[in-house]
Amino acid sequence: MDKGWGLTLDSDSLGSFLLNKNNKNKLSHDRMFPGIQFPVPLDRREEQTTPPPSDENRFFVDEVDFFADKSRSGFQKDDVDDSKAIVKKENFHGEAAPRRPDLDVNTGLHLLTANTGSDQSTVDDGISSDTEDKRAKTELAQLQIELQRMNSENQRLRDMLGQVSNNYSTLQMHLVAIMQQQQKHQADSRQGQEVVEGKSEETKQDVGGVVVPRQFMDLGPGAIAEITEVSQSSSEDRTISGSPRNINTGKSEIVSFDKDQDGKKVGREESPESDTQGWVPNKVPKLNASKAIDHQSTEATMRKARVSVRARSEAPMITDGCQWRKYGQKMAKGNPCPRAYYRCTMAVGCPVRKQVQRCAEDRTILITTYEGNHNHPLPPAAMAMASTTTAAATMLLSGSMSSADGLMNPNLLARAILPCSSSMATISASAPFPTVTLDLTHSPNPLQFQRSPSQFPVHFQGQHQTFGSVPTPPLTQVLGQALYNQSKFAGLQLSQEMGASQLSHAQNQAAVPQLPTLHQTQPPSLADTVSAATAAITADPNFTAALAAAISSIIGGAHPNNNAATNNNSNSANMTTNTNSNKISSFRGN
DNA sequence: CGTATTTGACCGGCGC
DNA sequence: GCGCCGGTCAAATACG
Repeated sequence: MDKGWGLTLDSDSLGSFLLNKNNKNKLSHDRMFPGIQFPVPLDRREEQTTPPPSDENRFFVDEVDFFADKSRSGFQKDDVDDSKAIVKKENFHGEAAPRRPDLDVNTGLHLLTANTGSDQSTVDDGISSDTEDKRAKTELAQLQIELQRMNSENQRLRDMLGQVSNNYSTLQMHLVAIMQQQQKHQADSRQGQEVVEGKSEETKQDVGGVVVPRQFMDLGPGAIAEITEVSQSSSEDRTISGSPRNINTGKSEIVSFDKDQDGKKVGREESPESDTQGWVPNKVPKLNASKAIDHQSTEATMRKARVSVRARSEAPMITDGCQWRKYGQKMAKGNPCPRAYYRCTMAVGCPVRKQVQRCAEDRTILITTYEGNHNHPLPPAAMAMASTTTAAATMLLSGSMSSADGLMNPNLLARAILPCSSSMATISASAPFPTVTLDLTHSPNPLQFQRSPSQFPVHFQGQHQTFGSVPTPPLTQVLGQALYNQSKFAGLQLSQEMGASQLSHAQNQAAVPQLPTLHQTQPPSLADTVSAATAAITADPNFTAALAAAISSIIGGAHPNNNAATNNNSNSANMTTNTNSNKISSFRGN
């Protein structure tokens, strides 16, 4: 619930509903979508077959039950107790229309009985009269009519959501344009900050009771092109190894989270226990586009994907909600500080490991690198980390799964993430360890940082300034989600650097459609349902494929394995795809 | 005494 | 093939 749930439907009502963490499921749902059901995508239904506890939410079953257990039914809920809903699949007669499981009661007469609240039909004494039979048929017919009506409403709602989403995108573009104009006239840092916040005011969301500005991440093909051009002369381009040079030569460069590795590839093979049964890989198939992805490749990529966070911390190790056991320590070449190796001990056999090392140049900077996928549910405090890794791994996965055009600059992601002049992110496309690194040790925008030193250093204002000319909502939202998760994670750890408002700010960054791969370990919630609705709305294969393709294009277009011949633009945004394993790394001053 | 940490040995990949 | 290096193992040690 505190993750980046929500649609980017920024109308005052709908957007607030979707983004407001304080909304109660039942109330919000009923207020916004009275009598309306959201279709739940197939890939989400698989894990939602377990009925919710029947001893709670009794008065909220229309929310919980519907989107959880009864998601397959397609009915608006007015369910009876699950314990009394006797489901008999043999009573399904093959109708295309969805059916309430608890309506399919085995009465012994091979009839489809209706149950609209009374459980009497579930108690079959074998002596049902014709009257009861007729009544049941009548109720069934009524329910079918109701079902049709609901489906019709459902479709209208989806259309409405799509329209609102489009409107939101338009507004976002407009906002970006305005901000770009104003940024040009804001040399003063204080003024610049005020401008940003002021312009975001109209989209402020009350998250967790803290009203924070909502900002956007605008990316798109046009923006990407612009990024590429603008970034050519910046100092960190040399750091971002995915430079045109690499593209031209087809040679990739590894940039680890820690430069002491000297770009040498790490040849470690993951242990067999690292099989991706955890939260990351299991989430991947939830993305429609990912369904077409080879699972072996997926797992291999996920296993290698890393998420690294650079942050200032005096503590020897940041607390991320998980339990870790130190299993080794080594002196890494080029760094006088030892590197500590930890493994997750929250579950037996959890393959997740992390490395902790201080930066050689600035020992106040703690570099934490996560690798692997948890094979167990995570506590709320660890969800942020999990989301971070998931999002990053998802991005990397997307980059490795799709075909490449080989023309995209891999540093685009870094530009997208941290488009400001300071080198918050660098990208290198290389196997075997795709890595997404977030540098939280400084502000990407010195002006903003002067304005508000406590402000969370990862901002997206830069996108508005530079890259917002042609936003592409799907790509924007996906990346925003991933970045939000990263930001949030870091924010949780660095409370001394980032206040609650900043965290909320970071959360707002995720006011975008949730990456489907982020749901795996989450219990059903309003956020799930909203996300499910989003997924349903965007169930168009072209749409989801476009998301993955867009990420792929940004992440690793320069990888030597890119195959230009397999370029597969699949959406109106002309997003491209690629096949490669990428390494995205960010650090400053290396 | 159980658990966590330390630390040297070991392994495998990679470059020369 | 050898050495370097990152990463892991596991016995020894420390700690509560």
